[in-house]
Amino acid sequence: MAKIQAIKGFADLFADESRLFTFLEQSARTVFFRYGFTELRTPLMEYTDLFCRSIGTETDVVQKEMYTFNDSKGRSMSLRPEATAGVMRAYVENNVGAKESVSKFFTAGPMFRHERPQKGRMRQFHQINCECIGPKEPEADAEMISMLMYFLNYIGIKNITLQLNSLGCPNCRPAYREKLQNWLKSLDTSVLCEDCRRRMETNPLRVLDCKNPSCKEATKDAPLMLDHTCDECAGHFQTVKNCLDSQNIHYEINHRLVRGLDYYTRTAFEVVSDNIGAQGSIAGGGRYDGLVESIGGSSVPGIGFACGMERLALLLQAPEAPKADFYIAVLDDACREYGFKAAQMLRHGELCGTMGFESRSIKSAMRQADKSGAKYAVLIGSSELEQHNLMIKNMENGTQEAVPFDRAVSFIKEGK
RNA sequence: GCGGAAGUAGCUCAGUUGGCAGAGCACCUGGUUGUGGCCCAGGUGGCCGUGGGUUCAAGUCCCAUCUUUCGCCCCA
Repeated sequence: MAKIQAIKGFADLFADESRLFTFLEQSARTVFFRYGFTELRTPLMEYTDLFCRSIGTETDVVQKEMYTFNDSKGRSMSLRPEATAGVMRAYVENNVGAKESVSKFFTAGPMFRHERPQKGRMRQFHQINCECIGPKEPEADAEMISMLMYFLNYIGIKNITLQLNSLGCPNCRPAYREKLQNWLKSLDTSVLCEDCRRRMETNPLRVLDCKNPSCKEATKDAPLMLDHTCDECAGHFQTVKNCLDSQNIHYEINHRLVRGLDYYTRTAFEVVSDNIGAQGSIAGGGRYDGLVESIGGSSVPGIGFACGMERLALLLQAPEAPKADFYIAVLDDACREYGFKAAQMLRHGELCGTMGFESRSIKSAMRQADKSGAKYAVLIGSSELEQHNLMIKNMENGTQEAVPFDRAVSFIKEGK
């Protein structure tokens, strides 16, 4: 029989990784609760149209990377490639905006994109996601960015850079876009890569984001969004910077930071690490003032970010595994049932541990107990069975004692 | 979607010019009465990714394919 394998880009997370992911989620809860966020779990699957309307049909995510298929009634559905769209759908559908003027949600879970897997990029990957829906004020942007940096510091991420840019708004971006496009057309376009020659027409801002050295060089004197923002956008951006400065949060202005999803407006930010390989971006987000409207809600501004858990995991070590309190070893088959009862008794006494089901020689049993890492070995042979005792051995100092069955819990807990 | 690299024991990897399938670690069993780690001895464990081809003979050469991995693109 051929072995069944996991789907490419879909990973199993065993103890160490699983513990690390749990730590990340718990830390997120702790930090985000301090900022007034509540947890929202949205479905893994949505109608495809939701993603088309929120993320944008011109993006790579929607065009080439979604897991899309029809249900039995022929409706197109997709596994979520990111979290924001689903959160916004839930917000609009449940009319949350009518109940509160500011909503703060965080969510953590798997996302799906059909890309070529590589370091820090899986097809099923996991994000921690925060959305603050309602406020248009720049302090909300600053709070969101500050919270992200707080969180990253809280979990122990170091050597990262916060990059900041403003993408303008519907009042000023179209004019800038046109100016940039004309400027690009005036270049000798043969120095641009094939993709950029196409992007020039479809999405000129993306040309600035190209990593091709020749494109970077060619566009180094390109007109900048920040020089073409309207007064409102400029003031907004200035306040965001002031707030970050007041918190000693260091940032770099990155004029090439454009973001890949169409819904972003004004503030855009990204946190980059340079020691996890090519996929260096560990978190990114921005303001999305037109998003709620684009999926059929009222005109409500918002800002959010997503943080890639696999990429955080590359930068962190798993927390140490907790030590078991006991390991029960039985020395012959007649003792197995008594061993089972002992294990249950200890667990009901709030102790953690396992029983080696197979009876073994004393030497082998001790090797198993040692390997388990438990603090105490509990040995059960014929004499323990007869006298209704448990032989309990402290694995650290080697001392041991025959303890009456009923006193084993307190013996282990109090060491006597 | 496009490139590069790699698939041999549970893990990390050797394997020469084509000539008996290997090491270290791990695992198991012992080292004299019911006691772990260190040490010693022995042992289990392999369709050499898969399918074709060349050859007296293929882990080794050729073709295909799958998988993993690092990049590109894109993104978190």
